[in-house]
Amino acid sequence: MDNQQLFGSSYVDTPFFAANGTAQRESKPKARRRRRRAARCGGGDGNGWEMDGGGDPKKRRLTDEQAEMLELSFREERKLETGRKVYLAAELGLDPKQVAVWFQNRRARHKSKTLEQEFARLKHAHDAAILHKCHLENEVSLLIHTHTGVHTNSSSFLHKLTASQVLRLKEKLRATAEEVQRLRSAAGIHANGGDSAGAVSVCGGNPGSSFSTGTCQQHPGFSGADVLGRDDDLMMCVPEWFFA
DNA sequence: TTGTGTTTTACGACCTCC
DNA sequence: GGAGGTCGTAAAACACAA
Repeated sequence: MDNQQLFGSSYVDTPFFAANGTAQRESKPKARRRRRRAARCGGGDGNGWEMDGGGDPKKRRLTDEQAEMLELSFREERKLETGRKVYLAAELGLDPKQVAVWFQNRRARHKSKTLEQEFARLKHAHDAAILHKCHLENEVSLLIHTHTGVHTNSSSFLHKLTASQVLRLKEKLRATAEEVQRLRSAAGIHANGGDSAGAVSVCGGNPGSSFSTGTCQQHPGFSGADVLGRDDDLMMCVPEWFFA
């Protein structure tokens, strides 16, 4: 079995937080640490144990070979049944208890790393949701202004709404605009590009869509398709209260 | 050289499963 | 009840900056 197979990229723990100091330190210093240990390992006992001066091993660090073999075994199966524990201990010249402890600690490390990744994932999703909400609020604000002439201030009330409330409000506005359009048509008033009904037609889109109701030509930043993709556009329409 | 922060090894307490 | 699990923590080993 070659090392490429043993330590494939699918397993090797990759530092999730690029800015994390601990993670950043992992690759090079770890290699350095291993080199230093390897340099010292010649002075150990028959098992390769590192002795601390007097020859009484206190907290004995595993050799690279031992650690690698345990790592391989852990990759195959994270739980350690008795047979495997005894076998590994015999193979590595360790006490079965040490093997058990190593697996316990390895599981703990794996868990904390997994939690770290899960946290980052949830945080990213949360940030995206916040951003999405901001877009919806801005869109509602724009629609209110277009249809009523009232200039709403996001900081006054919009940011207090939930995303679903914003969506409902948006649907109501759309229905109102359609009603206005219908009444105007019935009264023989033809909408031009400057009135509210005209604005709705420009923003067009799919009325059934809760978010991507069409790219508003006057406000391209409000396009739903842009929401999670283009940061520059996003920043253009995030209200100032968002940063407060 | 030393102080400090991180990683690794080890243990005890407690829990679950067979 | 025993074996093996998690969780929290202590302490040794280690890297590195000052």
